[in-house]
Amino acid sequence: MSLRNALLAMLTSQPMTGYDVYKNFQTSVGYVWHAPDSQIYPELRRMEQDGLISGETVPWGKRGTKKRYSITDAGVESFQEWLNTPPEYQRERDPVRLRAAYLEWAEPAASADFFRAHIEYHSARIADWEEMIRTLRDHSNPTLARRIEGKSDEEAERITAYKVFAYEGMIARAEVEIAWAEKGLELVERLGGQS
Amino acid sequence: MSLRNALLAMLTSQPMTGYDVYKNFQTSVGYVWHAPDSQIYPELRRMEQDGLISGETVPWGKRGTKKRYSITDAGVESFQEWLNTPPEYQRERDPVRLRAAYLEWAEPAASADFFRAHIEYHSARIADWEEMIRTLRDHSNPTLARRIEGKSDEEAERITAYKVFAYEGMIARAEVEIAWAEKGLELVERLGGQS
DNA sequence: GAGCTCATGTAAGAAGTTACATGATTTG
DNA sequence: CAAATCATGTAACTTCTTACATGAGCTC
Repeated sequence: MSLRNALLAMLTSQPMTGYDVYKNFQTSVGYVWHAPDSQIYPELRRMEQDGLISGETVPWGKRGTKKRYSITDAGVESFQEWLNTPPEYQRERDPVRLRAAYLEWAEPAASADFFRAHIEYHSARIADWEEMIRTLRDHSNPTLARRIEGKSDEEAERITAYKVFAYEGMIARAEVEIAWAEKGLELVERLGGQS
Repeated sequence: MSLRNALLAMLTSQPMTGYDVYKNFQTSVGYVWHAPDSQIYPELRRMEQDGLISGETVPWGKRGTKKRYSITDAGVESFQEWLNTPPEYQRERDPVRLRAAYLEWAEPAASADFFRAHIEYHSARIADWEEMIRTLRDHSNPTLARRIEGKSDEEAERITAYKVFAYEGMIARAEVEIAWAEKGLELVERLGGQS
């Protein structure tokens, strides 16, 4: 159900078309939740059927049209209900740790590449999230700007702070991944792999 | 494909029945990878068809039988190929961070409960993994004992070290989650939620 | 012999991935 | 006018979850 709530979260800032949502999933919100277009369009239709959002066909260019969805009161209620419900944790499923546990079967060079790739991946994510935090802090983020429009300074600060805090959590975790992978590189150098 | 590789990883230590695998997924290996029995039995059958493992029907009690699977040479090769291949990262999909980013819509009490649940969950996982590391370090872990049987001290140390290292990675990440959630509690206290 | 463990499934459905497909509009 | 962007899908498949189902063996 998180996809549905990610969509509701987005639509609390402003009405959007499926394509707008798709774009957001590739950048901003996509840094915490991603979904492909093949998942987005059908889900939006289902949500409209369930009354959580309402779609309005608006003209686009001369002949084209597009469908813009707005969150309904029932949608806001459903979103808040989700936020107020205790989280459910899924069982662990960590392919990276699974691999690491069996590196005695791997070639040392491949193991080193594996850790280097891990460091690179998480470094790139940190750069994304730091940039995101920057645009949140200086309010140059258009979605945030729309969101805090007409709100008091206190409210604007609160809205911003939670978003920054979420991305800070992502960064902190990625930093631990990098430190772990660096330890992994040392380990591989010291122990090697298959004999 | 990680389920398949988790199964191969397990079977590198010793032949096992589907039920043995299921048990392991509830404890030891289950702390990095989990799968329900409804996924395990069909996957083992598919792996046998693909020649990665071979099943042997052995008697169990007076009339009962069970099927014990052993990894084949092709299975070891496939497992090593996976270990030697660069990792693929899936797009982010983090329900906890998604929620955190929108806590201005939640009730402060529910937000605090959310962070407290997060701390509790990760504290429990740390306890599991620390216990796991203990049984690996003192070689009282039966699966590890089987795995290092007849191996040199150096090899035994290497095998153990990678497993300990993997669990240490899980612990490090969980500790960051706890620290983040503690910051979250402060934030909620300072900022509150919906007005 | 009751209750737990060992053993092995099926079935329905939700969630997510990958590939294929099409057409209008805007921009350089 | 070509290329990029906007717009919206379908189809097949894999993965995972949840629930239902059954029966033998072992232990107290």
